[in-house]
Amino acid sequence: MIVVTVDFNSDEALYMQLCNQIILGIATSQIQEGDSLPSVRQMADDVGINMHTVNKAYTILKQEGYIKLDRRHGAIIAVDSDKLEALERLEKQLRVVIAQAMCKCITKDEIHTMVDNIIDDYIK
Amino acid sequence: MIVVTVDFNSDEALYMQLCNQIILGIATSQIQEGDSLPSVRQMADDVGINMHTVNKAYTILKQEGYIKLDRRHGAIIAVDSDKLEALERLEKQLRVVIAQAMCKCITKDEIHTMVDNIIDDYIK
DNA sequence: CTTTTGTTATATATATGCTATAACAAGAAA
DNA sequence: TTTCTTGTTATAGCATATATATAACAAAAG
Repeated sequence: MIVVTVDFNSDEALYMQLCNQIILGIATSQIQEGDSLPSVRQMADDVGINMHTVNKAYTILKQEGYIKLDRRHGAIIAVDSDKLEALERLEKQLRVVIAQAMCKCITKDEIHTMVDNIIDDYIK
Repeated sequence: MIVVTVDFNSDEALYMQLCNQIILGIATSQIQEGDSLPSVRQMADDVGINMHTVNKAYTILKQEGYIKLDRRHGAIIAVDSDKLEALERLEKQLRVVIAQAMCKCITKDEIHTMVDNIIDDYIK
């Protein structure tokens, strides 16, 4: 069972925090293909936020291909690997991040090392 | 002279588009240390947006250590390489991006290759 | 039949983004 | 000195985004 917590003082929107934590949960295998997430009402109750905020997060996760929503089985992890779209989104985000890094004199090697460390951390 | 354009239909805030494009300009050496940016009023006029939106972008760039604002010389590119803070910010952003990539079955090698291609593109 | 599910519809309050107009002190240029 | 431009601050208005509250619906499960 995945544990989701939110930071009400963060500048990041609550529904975005939910999305990112669930995606992180999938990447780290805390939750796997076929597992089901708590219902929108249950998750809202657990986290201490409104049902609609959870529903917004689930709807986005569905649109971006991380879960499937089914009236019978609730929200189920189902990652459709639309790799082309995922690669495009990845490049767009990396371009911003890498530009910032280069301005701050962070080297190519340092970036590669950080990528490796994060992946190892997730896989472990 | 750097040319900045904004997409009014983008879901990204105008001041964020400004920030990112200027950071991109620094990373690609379109503008260099010591160069000056157009005044907030001039930039606003060039791009076709309000002065305060530009001012917000400049203020953020100043806070994050990309430019210095001086009443005498306007906005001047001056990257203070607070590498520790930059590395922390980089890791935070990479963690989100890499989690998404791993969910979509994008491999470590694919990420490394993409990083290299982007850096080569910026340096060239 | 009752409960739970996702889903949709309103309504409200607050925050954010963007614009408009105005004013100020400090420095540059005449 | 006078004029102009600079960054900066203040205020106001408008649109959108975020989050909440309450309510209702059909579909499926118990």
